[in-house]
Amino acid sequence: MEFNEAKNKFIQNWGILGSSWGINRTMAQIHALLLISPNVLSTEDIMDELKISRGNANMNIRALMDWGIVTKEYKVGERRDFFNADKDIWAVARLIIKERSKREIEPVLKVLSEVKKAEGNTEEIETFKTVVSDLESFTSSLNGVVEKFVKSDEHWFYKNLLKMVK
Amino acid sequence: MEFNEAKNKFIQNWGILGSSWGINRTMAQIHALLLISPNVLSTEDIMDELKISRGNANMNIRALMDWGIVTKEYKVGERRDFFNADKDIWAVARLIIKERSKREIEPVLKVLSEVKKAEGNTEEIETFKTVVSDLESFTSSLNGVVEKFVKSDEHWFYKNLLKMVK
DNA sequence: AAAAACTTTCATTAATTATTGAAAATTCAG
DNA sequence: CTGAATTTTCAATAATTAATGAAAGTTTTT
Repeated sequence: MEFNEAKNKFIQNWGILGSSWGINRTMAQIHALLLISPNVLSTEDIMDELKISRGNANMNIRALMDWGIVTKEYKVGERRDFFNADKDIWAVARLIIKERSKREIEPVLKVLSEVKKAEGNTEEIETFKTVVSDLESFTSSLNGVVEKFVKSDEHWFYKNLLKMVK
Repeated sequence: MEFNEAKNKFIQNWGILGSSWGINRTMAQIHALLLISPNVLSTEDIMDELKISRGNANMNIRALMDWGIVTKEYKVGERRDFFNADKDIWAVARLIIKERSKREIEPVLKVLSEVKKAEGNTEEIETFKTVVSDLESFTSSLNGVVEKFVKSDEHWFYKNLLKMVK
């Protein structure tokens, strides 16, 4: 396969994956582009490569920086900003999981702990409470694994993977 | 908290969570409603409770059945279909993970194995190949855990959780 | 076989989310 | 301070995705 074909295919598919994960397509594509670039890129470079507007580029680069997976770099004698993506896949995975957990798991736990205070003891209410409490215990377990993962390194993960599989 | 308030809050929030996971809001809400219903519900019941149209209800119920987390039930002497959601949270989690893995992890692995055949050995191409190969190994590890989880039971999960945390 | 009860489809419409691009703001060199 | 380079904002527009509801399709009953 010719390199440019491979590159485009990779960027496109990273975009598709992003959208099915609630991350917008352009944001995922910029990330993909930066991931495979040996050198840092300016906003213009990104606009040209992905054929997107300045505003779109700017907003999504910022979102990536908020997530902590892209950093701003300075070049001496250059006024423009350049951007770089962390190429350590484990570090990226940790940051993404951390961010999603903060946005998704934590609010769910909050809602579950609120709604489980529902008053009454009809069958309907009992069923409700059981489901909510099961969800709560599942979600906290998940949260436990996630927190552990976020603080871990690649080695920790593989060691545990091995334990799990055998 | 009054039961109806808790119930609505739960359904609404399940919907929000769904949308940030690429699952449409109504589908997640129908699932939430069925989860907390001690008895099976008809399409009309669902339409009334969630104030949605027949078409919308029908399409999303079908999607839930495709995912395997909702089943059709028959009542003697009743012509209408009734629906029920599996209340075992672990079973639900397994089905959801299985479905998402099929839709997301597998296609990614396919694309990665295709694009890693990129030809050439410039710095750009070398960087590309390294990133792709790192992603591939990460993704297969993930896939390994997921497959294990999908075949597992609650007990297996907790046992391993314990191993990981200590 | 016709009517009634119910389910499914799908073109239209609505709602949501993403993108553009020009204008405003900021930064920096001289 | 002034002006050029660059970044950021945001109202307008476009693209995408979801929801409606009436019509078509099924299945069951009489």
